[in-house]
Parts: sequence; C-alpha cells; structure tokens
Amino acid sequence: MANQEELFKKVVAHAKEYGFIFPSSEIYDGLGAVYDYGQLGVELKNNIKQYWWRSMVQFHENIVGLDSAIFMHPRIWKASGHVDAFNDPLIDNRDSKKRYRADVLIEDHMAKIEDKINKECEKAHKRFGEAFDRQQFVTTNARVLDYQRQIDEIRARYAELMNANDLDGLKQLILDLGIVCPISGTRNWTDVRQFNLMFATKMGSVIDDSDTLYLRPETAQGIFVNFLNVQKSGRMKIPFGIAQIGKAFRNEIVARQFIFRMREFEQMEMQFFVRPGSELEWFNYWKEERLRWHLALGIPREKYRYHDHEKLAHYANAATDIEFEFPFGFKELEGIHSRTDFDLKRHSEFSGKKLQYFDPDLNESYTPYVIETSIGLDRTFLAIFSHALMEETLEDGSTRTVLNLPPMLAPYKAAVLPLVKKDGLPEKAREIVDLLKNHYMVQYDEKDAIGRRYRRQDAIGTPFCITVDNDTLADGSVTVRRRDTMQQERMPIDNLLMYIHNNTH
RNA sequence: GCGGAAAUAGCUCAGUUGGUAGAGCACGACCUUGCCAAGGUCGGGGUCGCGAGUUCGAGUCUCGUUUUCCGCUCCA
Repeated sequence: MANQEELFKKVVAHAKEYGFIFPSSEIYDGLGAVYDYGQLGVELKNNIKQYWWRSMVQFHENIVGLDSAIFMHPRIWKASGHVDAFNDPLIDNRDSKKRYRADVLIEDHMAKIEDKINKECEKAHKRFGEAFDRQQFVTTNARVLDYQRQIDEIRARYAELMNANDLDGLKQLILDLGIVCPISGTRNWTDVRQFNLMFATKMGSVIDDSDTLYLRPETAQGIFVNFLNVQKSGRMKIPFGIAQIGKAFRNEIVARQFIFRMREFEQMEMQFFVRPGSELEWFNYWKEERLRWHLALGIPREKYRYHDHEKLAHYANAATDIEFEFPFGFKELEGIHSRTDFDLKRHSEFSGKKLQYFDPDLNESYTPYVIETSIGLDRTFLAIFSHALMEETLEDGSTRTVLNLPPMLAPYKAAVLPLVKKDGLPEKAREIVDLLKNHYMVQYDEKDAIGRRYRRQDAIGTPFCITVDNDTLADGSVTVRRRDTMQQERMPIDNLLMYIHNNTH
C-alpha cells in the first residue's frame, strides 16, 4: 500500500512536471479541487473524448450527439429532484464527528416532547380507565399544555428561521434546546452550514430569487429535455441514444484525490431510449459493451470490476458501476443505470409537454425507458495516465520512466530528431515534421544527446521517434525507434505516414 | 467538516543553539559530441505558501490562515 501511495504521488508530480495537469490558479495559492489541463493534458484528454465519441456515435447508427448548454431553466432541477434532495442545513458534532441534518435534530427533539405528552396520557388513562377522554385531557392538563406550548414555540421559531435561512439562529436554537449528540452525548456543535451540491448564479440584471440559475450537476438533463427535438428532427426510432460530452459542477463537501473528485469536471454520457419492458435487456447489453470499451485500451481485465448497486437511487431500477483499481483502490469510473421513465415523466409533468414516442410497430404511444451510461472523463484520464506511468528497469540495471499510453491516445504520435545539430540534418528533420504535421501531432527536438531526447519522449508517451542521420540525406531513409521496445527500424520517409497510421489506430 | 502531517528555485532536497539563502538535476546561450538520461564555459531563476507576533535580527520560535497529502465523514 505504501508503494501505491508513492506511485500516486509520482503520478501527480509527473502530471505537473510534464505539463499534463496543473492546480488551478496556482500563483494565487490554488483553488480547492480545481485543476487545469496543460499542453499535453489537453491533447490526451481530447484523444480520450474522440475515442469515446467515435465508439458511441460514429460506430452506432442509432446514437447521435448533442451539446446542450450548461445553463438550463431552473425548473429542470426541480423536476430532476436535485433542488429538494440536496438543500439541507447540516451540523457536525465535534466529539463524535457525526454529521446531522439540523432540521432533523430539531424534529427529533420535538418528537421527544411529544412522547412525554403520550406518557402523561397513558398514566392518566391507567388512572381513569374507561372514563379517560384524551381530547379533554390534553386541553386541560397543565403539564401537557406546557409541553404543547413548548412544541408550538419551537415549531414557530424553527419555521421562522428556516424561512429567513438563518443558519446561526438554527444553531442557537439547537443550543437553547440543549440538544445533545445521540452518540457522544455532548453539545459540542459546529456551526450550521447549508450544503447545496449545485453552484448557483444569477441571470439577468434584476437580482431576485426567480433569476437564480444552477450550473448543471450532471449533463443528463440536457439530453432529456431535448428528447423530442432530437427524436423528431433526426427521425430517430426506438431504440436510440443521445450522447453528450460536457462540463458539470458539484459543490462537493470533500473533494480530494487529485482529479478523481473535482468541483468542475467533465462527463461523457449517453442516454439510450428503449421500449418499456426491454430495459433490463439493454441494461445488460450496455454493461458489457461499456466494459469492452475500457478493455480495448489494453488495460488488464483485473484492473476493472463491476459493482452492482443494492441501494438504488430514486429514479433507477437497476444500476452498476464499472470500478477501476486506482492507486488509492477500486473506485467508480463509470455508472450504468436503468433510469426507468422517471426523467421523461417528471419533465412531462413539470413542463406540461407530452414527452412520448409513437411506436409504429406497436401502434401505440409510450414514455420510453432510459439506460444511461455515464463516465467521468477526468477519472478516465487518471485511470489511463496512472496505469501508463511506469519505471522500467533495463538490462544494464538503469531505469527509465515511460508513459506507456495506448498510441492512439498519446499527445504526440511522433518526435522528429536530427542526430546532430549540423550538416543539414535539422533542415531535413524540419521537412519531415512538415510532412507529418498535416496528419499528426509531432514534435521536433534537437537539444541534447539523442539518448536523452528518446527518454524525454518516453516520459510523455510518444510512441515513435524518427531519427534523421547522414544516411537520410543520401538515401531518404530514417530510423524509427519504438517507445515500448526501444527497437529501431530503418524505413523510407515515404513510408512514415502509413507506418504511423497502422500503429496508432 | 474533524484529526494528523507537510509547504525553501521548474523538480528532488539541504539549511547547525535564531545571524547576509545553497546543491544536484532541469532551463537559456555558446562550444564540443553523437543511437538510449550525467561533456565544457557562461548565465537566468527564490522577499523560504501567506499574514501577524516575539526579537537588535526569523527559512528557523509562537499564533492565525491557505493549499496539498493521510485517516474519518460525505458522495442523488
């Protein structure tokens, strides 16, 4: 495990040192859990996107793309359940380190007083037997009336505080009521804090509540609200899918582990619309299909595992994660969820628009069921990058650092290196760069000894180094040195394009 | 959010009881050389994360703060 931690530190350091990933706003002390992709990172990330897009949209005739806006109508997040499910005032007990919903603590406290009233009633019932009239008792007994008055007071004060969104007042109420932590039994509370997973901003010049917009916490809703647009304009027939790559934002309470959990991140999602009743069949299809996609990157099967959800979200009737063994353990990389007709039905309800599909085969209309595949782009980046980074011990006992990326994902496909910086070799190398750069990202490097330049390319994952020497000037041939084997092969310049093509697809 | 640890050059680190900030690598220029990371010469780069305090004097001591890492917690 210590080795794993060391490896993870190396991953972070390597990513920064070679320009893959930088902490955001670093010269201003950074911004928590936000990162920037550097000059090599953006290439790798774009290549991952392209690989996903091709495998989903280009290779499936019944899947089309979409790029919906980050800003969406605020009611969308009401319909999706995001507004209500994640807007709770929370408070921590410092001794037990447990977190509670402040409103639940207060409700529980009131319930305890309610219990006292019930106990008084029971006692009176025993005393008076059949003659006991609860209604009369609770409206006349002094002790019960006092309890009731307490409850009413708390409720009134609580409602007022919640309306005013007065978090300090809520804490004071908890202190005044003498509420203790059920575990530690102490009153050592932190301040009450409002946790809303969604970032809010304002649209328009008039600042009031109706103008509050949220930065989307997932890209899926943009697909659901465009369901009819795409289906009708694209004449799509069920089953069909809509794919989207885009940024999403979550105000995580704890965001850590490098780019694994960020506040601003990128998702690659596909919502697949199917006939009701066939959803579990399609769920299983995508479950297998998506794992195949990961395995095609050449990462061993044992680095992946499925994690089936037992506790399902409110919208799902089946769910599984594809987990990857990161340096810090198996963690979710992609989710495949059977979302039923929850989303389309809710949007239908909230928008008043009928979101249905007329199925010509069945001659009837229905709300389609949805299978979602949702993969974190940054997590995929981290999985590929951390698995690719290795320190290899060579035969002579020395080590080399290699970024063993799948060639199709490598930022640079080739580096062109003049063996020496004279005799016209740099000029010849430039010609080769010009030839290749129309088709591939290539790098030119003439600084330092040739072996050093090979190792530099190894460290950023460039699969091929093309070396120009004096023979090149004579016969138009170059040596191609492969990253993985360090073997060299001599070939005519004319063959380079085809050679790179054949080895990077 | 709680607890623990760390922060000095791009990177890895040194810096003595508090007394003028260093090394290696990397980077730039020039010379030399050439097929698997270490040639030579010269050079650029740090108000020691930030802010206070103690002191004649703080990289070093104290407090606060920010960021990162580890553990807990949270994650529709």
